[in-house]
Amino acid sequence: MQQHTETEENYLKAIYHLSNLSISSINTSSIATSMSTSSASVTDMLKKLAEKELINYEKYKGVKITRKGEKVALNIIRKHRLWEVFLTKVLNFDWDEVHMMAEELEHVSSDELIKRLEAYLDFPKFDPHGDPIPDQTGKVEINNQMSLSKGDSGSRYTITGVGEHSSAFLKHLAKYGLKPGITVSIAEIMEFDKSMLVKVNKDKFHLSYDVSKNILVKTHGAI
Amino acid sequence: MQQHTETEENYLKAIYHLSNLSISSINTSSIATSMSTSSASVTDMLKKLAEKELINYEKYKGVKITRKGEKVALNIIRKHRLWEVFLTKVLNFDWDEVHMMAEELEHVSSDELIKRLEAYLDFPKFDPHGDPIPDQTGKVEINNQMSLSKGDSGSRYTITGVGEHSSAFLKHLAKYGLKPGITVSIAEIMEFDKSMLVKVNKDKFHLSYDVSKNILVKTHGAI
DNA sequence: TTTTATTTTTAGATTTGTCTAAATTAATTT
DNA sequence: AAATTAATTTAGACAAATCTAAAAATAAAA
Repeated sequence: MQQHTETEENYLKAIYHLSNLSISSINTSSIATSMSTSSASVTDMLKKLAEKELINYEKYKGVKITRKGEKVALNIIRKHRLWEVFLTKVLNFDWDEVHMMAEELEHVSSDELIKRLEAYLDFPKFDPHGDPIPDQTGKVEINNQMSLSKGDSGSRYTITGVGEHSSAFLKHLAKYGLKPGITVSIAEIMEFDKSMLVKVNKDKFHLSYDVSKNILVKTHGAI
Repeated sequence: MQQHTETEENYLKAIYHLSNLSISSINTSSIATSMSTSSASVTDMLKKLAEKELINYEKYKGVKITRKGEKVALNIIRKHRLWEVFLTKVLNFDWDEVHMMAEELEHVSSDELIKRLEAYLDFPKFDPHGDPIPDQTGKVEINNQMSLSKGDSGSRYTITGVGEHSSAFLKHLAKYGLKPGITVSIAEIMEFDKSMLVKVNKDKFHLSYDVSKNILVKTHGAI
């Protein structure tokens, strides 16, 4: 079952995540950007992944992940998110410190180890960033989340997750007390730069478009 | 600090362990054997490790680990043993299942992660096989253990560890109920094949030389 | 002390994942 | 529809860790 290299796994994960952002097939350069590598390297890897039937790939036509590839990706994501829960809940790391560590741990842990870790953590459904944890068979709860940047002035939203997991971004959010579970209402949206004025409890502050874009929410009360 | 490749770390670990078995310097072929690789590969790696001042190496003259190399090796051993404690004590794996998993985890865990894991485990002093866990600075308790195969007929010994960590060997010991802490007395030693008849509680059984050689003990009651 | 055997090192090839630069294909613009 | 621009793929090279086979050095035996 552990038949793929760490690099192959990382490419699959990136392709899976990109697939969830757009309906169409994924192009070479978007993968290159998200992996911080060259398009030439991506092309090489795409051939290898296609050979293993983890993706459907036609030259110049882009990439679609197969069901088989998706299962591999979801298994890695499952490991990543369970380790994040372990690091925050058991070892008391902050939620902005755990991403890179989980990035390494996800590749070295066997399915059996993860099964036991999951039981030990009492079957958590979400990681510290609000992302759902796939089960053993690759089932994920699809949480109907949207970007806060697409919200309306005057409406209230509950944060369910983030679209960016870097420590820098999360530390920034932490400064405002923003994290999954928190309720935010949009007081005003600025036309010229898409920035917004938001209210959290009694506090009011300004969020740039780059920030609000990466805050994921559900409409307050609904679904 | 995490400046060495996984392979370099594994070589260092092997060299460190071999150094503890003999007083003289280590030769190329013993490293090759313990790493299951060719002498040619070992030579290549020795040059690289010498370049980094982790070992002293002179062509055809063998290898001695430096203080710097020893510190790196001890840090990896520390991680390995703490993960073994985690896997057995927290995730309830058997002591014969954890070696390979720890072999992977030892390379991906940062010093900070290990520090927290150690605290969470309440600062254990020994791993499930009876091996001492080095502290952050690389200090290890030297337990004056000897091989059971060097024991005398009629004497009693307490098992403190094993000289071989393969699942096959440990499962074999488990069949007889042999593990660290157990007291064994030697009833008889056979001249022709160095095998021995031992007594544990009321049970009496036969151990081949290959087995007794890899059981580490201290003389009962003493030290 | 030669000769023989063993150990160690070098030389050259292979695999994985990467790169840059050049060539090819697709998309846009005029 | 032709020309230009952008995206993608190929070609060739490189670094890490490995291999086999041959050469060199050391150790053992005659």
